[in-house]
Amino acid sequence: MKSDGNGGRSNGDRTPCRTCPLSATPGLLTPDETQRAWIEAFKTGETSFVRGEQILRQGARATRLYTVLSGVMMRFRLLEDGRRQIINFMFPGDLIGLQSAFDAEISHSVEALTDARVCVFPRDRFFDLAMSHPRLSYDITWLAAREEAALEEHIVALGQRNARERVAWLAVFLVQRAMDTGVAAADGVLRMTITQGQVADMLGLSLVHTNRSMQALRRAGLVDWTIHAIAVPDMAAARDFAQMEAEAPPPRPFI
Amino acid sequence: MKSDGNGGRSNGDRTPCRTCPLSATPGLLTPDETQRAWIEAFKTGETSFVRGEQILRQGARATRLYTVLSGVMMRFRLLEDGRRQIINFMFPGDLIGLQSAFDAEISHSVEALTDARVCVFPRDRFFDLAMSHPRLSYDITWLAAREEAALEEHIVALGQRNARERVAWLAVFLVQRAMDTGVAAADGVLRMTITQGQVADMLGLSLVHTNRSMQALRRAGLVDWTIHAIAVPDMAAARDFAQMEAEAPPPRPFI
DNA sequence: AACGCGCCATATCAAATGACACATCGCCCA
DNA sequence: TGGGCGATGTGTCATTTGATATGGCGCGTT
Repeated sequence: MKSDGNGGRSNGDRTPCRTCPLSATPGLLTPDETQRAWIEAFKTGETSFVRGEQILRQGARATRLYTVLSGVMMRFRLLEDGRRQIINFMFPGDLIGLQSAFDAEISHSVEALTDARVCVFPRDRFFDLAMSHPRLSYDITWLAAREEAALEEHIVALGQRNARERVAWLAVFLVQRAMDTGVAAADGVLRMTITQGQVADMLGLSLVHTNRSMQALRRAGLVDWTIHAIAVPDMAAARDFAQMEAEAPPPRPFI
Repeated sequence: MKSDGNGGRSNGDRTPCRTCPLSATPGLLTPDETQRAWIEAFKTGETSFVRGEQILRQGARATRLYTVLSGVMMRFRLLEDGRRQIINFMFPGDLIGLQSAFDAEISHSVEALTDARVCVFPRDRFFDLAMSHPRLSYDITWLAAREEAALEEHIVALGQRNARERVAWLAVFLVQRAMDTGVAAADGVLRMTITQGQVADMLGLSLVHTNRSMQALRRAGLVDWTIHAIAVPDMAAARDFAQMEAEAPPPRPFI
């Protein structure tokens, strides 16, 4: 075990891409063998993070890209006066730091919400990879477009929904995402430690009002959200309450 | 002139990419000659739209990609009960409809805010283009990452800023973007017709409160926003008020 | 000139949300 | 086992934001 300066611990274990554990996830589209060989060659190692550790720090110059192998992370922006906005949550298969492949400084931090493990790729070889392996490049563009769609949803939630709708929206979003990526069973319950303060910072609400909204949803039987788990007993009802379109997301590729 | 079913009018004029008018824009990074030849081959034509016409309609299956050649557009999402959230504004060089290259249905509509002209590309050849021309694919990924960063800014604005900060943020964002893309002169004034209702739907505020906030900013001398023009006499002061980081965006590539 | 229409401006009141204070609960740990 | 600590729950009040109504203004059309 050794620390690598960015936080997290690299260790000798390295999963071969050929036996990538993400392949078992129905919601993910596993690259074919040829592509996995390329990915294997691109990959420099793996790193583990414990809950609360930061993978990327806002304003830093990143030298790596990451793919979430297990666990959940969040990316967020801090304003000068201490306000924090959580931008999105990242689940297994998600690419972290694509922005840093193009920009000098990154505009957000990324922190582990649960203990997590990531694959590490060198940023300075990204351009060469894209030139020599267009199929992988295409999949990365796919991921970027999908991430853009997720942020679009977030903008709609913040701009048009009231507090209770936002909380219900986030609950459905997280549970669905977790089920798709194998983080939660298909029973509408996601066991994960999220504080009300984190929910508040994702939804642009005060902590107190977040608390009240959660309780209203609990009384209404729509969402039962504790610090340890999110339970959405009736996804359709919750979706309807939050004015979400029912969607069956197509399996997403990953690198 | 003939209509093409998606709204807008194609006409016989077609600018050769070799003499693309966007090349003259300092904020844009013109592809080299070889790439422009590829783009030329990919391009199927051009279409003009008048203010208010729709380029893409939410829920439809798009068959084309577009690049804004001149004018400004907005993309927005409609909820079932009529609420509208404007996601972003698109300036010359911006790619429209990348999402539709991957998804069956598009989640937003796109409408011309001013009279506008776009280059048209066939969606069904996008995959082949990406496979055979990795350099163009790389630039498209670059654009997607940049768009993602813009949506991130929007999320921060909606989640953490109050009404007046949001209006100031949007004014600075639009004026800066317009100056970078040659839509406005470098004098901090953007002459463009935007209604207060559109601003309200971008910022997640009511129309009345948007009006109040604009007037407060006008009285404070920070932003003078009329239906015909946005004037930001002191960009640094406005940025500071809205808690924005001063940024010099790198020139962006375009297709 | 008169009218209609879309948009801006303003007043008033209501509702949603935030701020602050404090009690409680669960959990870790000395 | 008791104390500290982080997190949730709740009461009260302040502030921000929304809803509704109304008037005015510019502009195009008849």
